[in-house]
This record gives sequence, structure tokens and C-alpha cells, in this order.
Amino acid sequence: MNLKELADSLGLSPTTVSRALNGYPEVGQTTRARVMAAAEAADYTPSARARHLATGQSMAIGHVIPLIGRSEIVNPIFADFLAGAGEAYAAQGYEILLSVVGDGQSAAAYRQMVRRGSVDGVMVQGPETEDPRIDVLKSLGMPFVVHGRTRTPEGYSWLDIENTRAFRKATEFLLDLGHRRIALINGQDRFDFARRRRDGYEAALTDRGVPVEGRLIFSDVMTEGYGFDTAARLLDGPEPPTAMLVSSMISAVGVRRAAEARGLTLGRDLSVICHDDELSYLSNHGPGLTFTATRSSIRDAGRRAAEMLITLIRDPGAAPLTELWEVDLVLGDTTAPPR
Amino acid sequence: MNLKELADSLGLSPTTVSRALNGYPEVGQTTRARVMAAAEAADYTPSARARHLATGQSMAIGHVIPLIGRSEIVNPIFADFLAGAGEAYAAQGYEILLSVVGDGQSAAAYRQMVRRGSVDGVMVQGPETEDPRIDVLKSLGMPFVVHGRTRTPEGYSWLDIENTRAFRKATEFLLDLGHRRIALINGQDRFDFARRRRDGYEAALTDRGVPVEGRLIFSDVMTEGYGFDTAARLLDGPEPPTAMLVSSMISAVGVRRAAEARGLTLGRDLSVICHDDELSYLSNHGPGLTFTATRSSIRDAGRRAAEMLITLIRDPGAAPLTELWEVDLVLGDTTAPPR
DNA sequence: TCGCGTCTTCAAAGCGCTTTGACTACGCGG
DNA sequence: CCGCGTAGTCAAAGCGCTTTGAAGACGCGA
Repeated sequence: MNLKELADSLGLSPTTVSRALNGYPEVGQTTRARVMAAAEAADYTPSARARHLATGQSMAIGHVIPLIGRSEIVNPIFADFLAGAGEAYAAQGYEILLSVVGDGQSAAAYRQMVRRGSVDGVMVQGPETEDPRIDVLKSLGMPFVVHGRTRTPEGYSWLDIENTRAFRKATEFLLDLGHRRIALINGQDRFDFARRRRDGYEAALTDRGVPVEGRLIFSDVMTEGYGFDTAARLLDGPEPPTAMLVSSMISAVGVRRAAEARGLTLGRDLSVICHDDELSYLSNHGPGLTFTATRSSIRDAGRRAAEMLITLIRDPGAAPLTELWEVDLVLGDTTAPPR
Repeated sequence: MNLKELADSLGLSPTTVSRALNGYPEVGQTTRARVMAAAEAADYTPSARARHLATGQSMAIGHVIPLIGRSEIVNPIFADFLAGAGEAYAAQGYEILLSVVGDGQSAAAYRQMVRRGSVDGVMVQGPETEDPRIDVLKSLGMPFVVHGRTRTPEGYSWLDIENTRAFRKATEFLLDLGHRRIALINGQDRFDFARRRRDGYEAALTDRGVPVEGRLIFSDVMTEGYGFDTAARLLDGPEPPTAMLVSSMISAVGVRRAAEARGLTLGRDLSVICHDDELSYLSNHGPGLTFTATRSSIRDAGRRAAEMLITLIRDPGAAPLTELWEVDLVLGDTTAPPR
């Protein structure tokens, strides 16, 4: 059943039926009611394909998930970010067009989506310090929002958290407890958030006159295994740190595994602070042992970034929107003065 | 730049240009080369919207991610499944159209995608024992593949793993080690995979004459916290189990946390076997303490299910495709005879 | 020279909507 | 009775591709 057939069956023109269904005011009350009823009865649904061509809109937002590194790891925070964004999109009738591509191919993936006209806007995740995707998208003139920032965050819209301040605060907290050998188990250097977190960590140490030791700083893809391996190496080596600052709760789980395998208890023999994205299946609330953590919901970020993007799509001439969120430092059971 | 303009600039008809670009044989060598060069030079990309309308295809596959329960949890295995499927889709020029919806609304979401013609096929994840989505999709006549099965897996295509046999084998292994009080920390009952795993667990116990104890069987959303809470309760209660069978590695991490908080070491004071989906950020390989696990890659499943779906799309009259994968029981460090 | 098959190319008709511009009917004030 | 504003409806023209059916150009054998 298409629009023309529905119109014929009603003895009306496609124009009138289209307008009736889309809520245009120039249709009479009675006619509108008749049309609605007939559409309902015939179980009519307009073809999205035809509508897209006619309106010039796609009612879809492009997301690209890059597979990180040689082992093609999926960043687990993408799922929760997508869930948050998906909610906001759904509320406005937008769908998500998802592309999964190898590391380094995402600029091309965005470009293709945009050139083909498959999307009305685009979401960028995991920006690097200098990110080619941003220039590509600017030049394509497509609305986009970046979750995170680059080194020079001007001329585009973004939503980010206070990474530097959060990690500075966390480091200061450990220093206040008396720790002097604090390791940083960070994400990959190329990502802007990792750089900012490291900046915060180093600034706190330097301010207190504690030397920044290269041997205590690590950066890699934030898997559980990375946390385990790194902590294991540190704890088995000379002058092990008394505290660790971990950029992801998943890696912090690995840190805990390494510590406990050595008979060490977190919050007594070793202090750990991690960043908690509030991933839905990895809760750090409630009873039981919880990590002391810098906390910011990735899902809320997804929801808000999506709202910002829709605003931009609706008002293409608008100036860039930016939001910088404060991050809480939440006390858990994994921090204490050094023994 | 659209097709007509490109054709005009070449002094050719849109027909010829379209055919040249799409590789039809009735275009001359020279003409094709000219067209290709001009398209390249003009940076021409055909409009996906127009192409979809003209061809009647959408070159997209529908995925729906349901938010589970009141707390709207995102099943973490979806990300890895999507990554695998995305690879296979990309290889054939398909995109993913993703919808995130509340629990129980996914049938409607699929229905809408299909009726609108936004997708050429649909992937179903997390089937329940009786799943309404399957009847809806059958009646809509849209190709679909289910990751998992229902109680009566006839008349549709699916890819599943040997859940029953895997959990039977795992239970038998624990029985062989001498365990008699084995807890099952399972996923939500309504999901078919959970039912089949429980069947395997109960069959193994019954075969050996070990009574099935309701107090040792749990089912809920498989978060880390669920593993922690359940294990904590069991270990603090009377006659604690000496072994636990956990349906997800994420919950198993919670089990470990509860055990170690009580000074118990896995593989010595408590045996644990979990199901390992080989989530990319939660590796259970390599050096360090690994879980004894029933293992099957969710990413491979995604890739294969996607291939099956594309086959069905290409050959709509085909009989349903089904695949049932064997599951390995991999020895780790978390199992030993009871103390 | 004619007829026919082969190789290229093209005009035109969709695909199923939305939207512009025009047209009809009606009521009302002048 | 006429003109005009307004409400309601419609025909037709897109949107930018693909695809059908036809036709022109060419070479070859008869």
C-alpha cells in the first residue's frame, strides 16, 4: 500500500493525504480524520526511502566505531555512549547509521556517509590530539559534535569532561594521603583525553615538588589485561609504587587481580583511583568494595551530545556549541595512606 | 554534482554514465574510462537516497539494542557482536541501522524499520524462550537471522552455540574434581540461552545423583555487581558452595572480588568456571590468572551471523540456515578439587 | 548494394514521496 | 450582484538515481 493507492481508495489526491498525515494545517478536520482512519485501517507506513529523497533529509546520524590497534579492540564505552545518544535520537525521530571500520579509516568512513547523503549529522568519538576527522567534517559542511576535544578546540562543537582537573584532583588526594610513588596507568597517548589526564597528574606532582618518573607512566589500550600486566610488572619490580591512578575501571579490575594475586589488598597495601565512566554492567556504587574514582557518566554524555547535534542540525547557521563537564572525585574503599 | 550534471559535462546521457560507473558490460572501454576519470575529478558520489528509491534496496541491516530492565543496562556483548557483524556487512557494502529502545519495545522497533523499508534484513539478538519478535518478522517477510534460538527453533535462520552441552561439560568437570555443592550464577531466566545452560547444569547433577538445590541457582542481569552480591551472600551463608558456574565473565569478575575480599583464593579455596565470550577488552588468555571457561567468540558469531543474513537477502527463497557451534572448555587457574 | 547481427548510446518511464502554484467553493462586506 | 479573502483540494513538478525498450553506427557476408 503506497500513498497513491491510499489516496485513490479515499477518492482524494496524494497531496491531501500526505498533508493530512503530516499534520499540515490546510487540511479540513473531517478530511484529516477520514485519512487517519483509512491509513490506520490499511496499516499504511510511508516509505522512508521515498521520503528521504523528497525531503532531502535522511533522519539518521552517522556513528563510526573504529577497531583499535592490531587486535581490533572495541572500546567498551562506545556501547554505553551509543545507548545514551540513541535515546535522544529516538525522541526526535532519528536513527543511528553505524559503520565499523579499522583503525585509521574512520575519516574515510565519515566522508563516505556524508557525501552519499546517508546522514544528517555525525558524531565523533575518541578524538586524538590532532584529529584529521575534524577538518574533513568541517570542509564537508555537515553538522557534527565531538565527544572530547582536540588540542585546539575551536570552530566546532564538542562535549568534554574536565580530564585535567579530575586527574589533578585525584593525584593531589593521593599526595595528601602521603603517597609519593604514584603510577599512572593511562590510555593511549594519541588520544586527547589521555594527554589531558597526564597533564593533570604531572601538574599535581610538580606543584608539590614530587619528581615525575617516566618509569611510573604507562599508556596503552585500556583492557583488563593491560591493567593486570602493568600492575604485575610494577609490583614485582624495584621500588613499587604505593598508589596507582588508572584511566579506566576495566583496567583497574586488572590491577586488582594482580594485587590480590600477590596477597595485597587494595585500600590497605596499595591505593588505587580509577576513572569510572559508569558503564552500566560495571557499577561502582552500592555495598561492597568500591574504587575511589573520578566519575562521569558516559551515557549522560552520549545523551547530551546527541541533543546538541540535533540542535545543530535544526539550526545549521548556529555557532558551535561546547560543554565542559565537571568530574566528581568519589571516595571508595581502595585508597588509604601508604603502609 | 549529480548524475545529470556529470553526464552533461561529458556530453553523455545519464544512462550511459550510470552504467559506466556501475560496471555494466554494454559500455565501451573508452567511454567507461572517460566517465571514471571525470567522476573521480569531479569527486562525484551518487546519492544514496536516490539510489535506494530507484533500486528498492536500502543497503542497510537493522539491529535493535534493547535496554535491559529498569536500570536500562546495555548488554556489553552487543558491542563485540556488532563489531563482528559490521565487518561482514562492510565487506558487502551494507551499513548498520541501529535503534536503541526500552525493554519490550524491540518488536515494535523491528516492525517499524521493516515497514518503512529502511533495511534489507534484520538481526535479532538475545532471543527469549518464546520470542514475539520472531513471529513479527516472519509475518513481515523480511530476511532475518537470530543469534541464539527459541524453544522451538523451526522456520527461521539462527546461529547458536551448544549452551546445554557446554554447561553440562563444565558441571561434570567440577563433579569430577569432587565438588558437590556447585552454584549456578546464570543470566535472566527469560532468555533461552540461560534456560539451556541451566538444563545442562541440572542434567549433569542429576546424572551423578547429586541433588539440584534451588538455593544454589540464581538468575539476573549479568553485571559485575550481580556476581559480587551473589557470591558474597553464598560465601557468608551456611554450607557455602565449593564451586560456582558463572554465565558471564563480567559477573565472574564480581565473584572473584567477593572471594578475595574474604581472603579466599580462586582455584584453591573456591572453584569458578565462567562463560567467556572473548570480549575484546576482557581477555582471558595469556599469562596471569585466567578463568577456567567455556569459550566461544561473540565477535566470530557476529561475523558469521551477518554472512548468513546477507546470503538470505541475496536469495530470498532460500530455506532457513542454521548453525550450532561447539563450545570449548578451556582450563584456567580457577578450578581445583575442593579443600 | 542490401540486410542483419553486434556494439554503443539514449530517451523516457519509473521509484513513492513532498511541495509549489493554481484552482474551486464559499461567505461576507460593499 | 460583484469582488475579495479564506479554506480546502488538486495537478504536476520535482528529488537523483536505475532500468527498459528503442535506435543509431558499424562491419560483414551475400
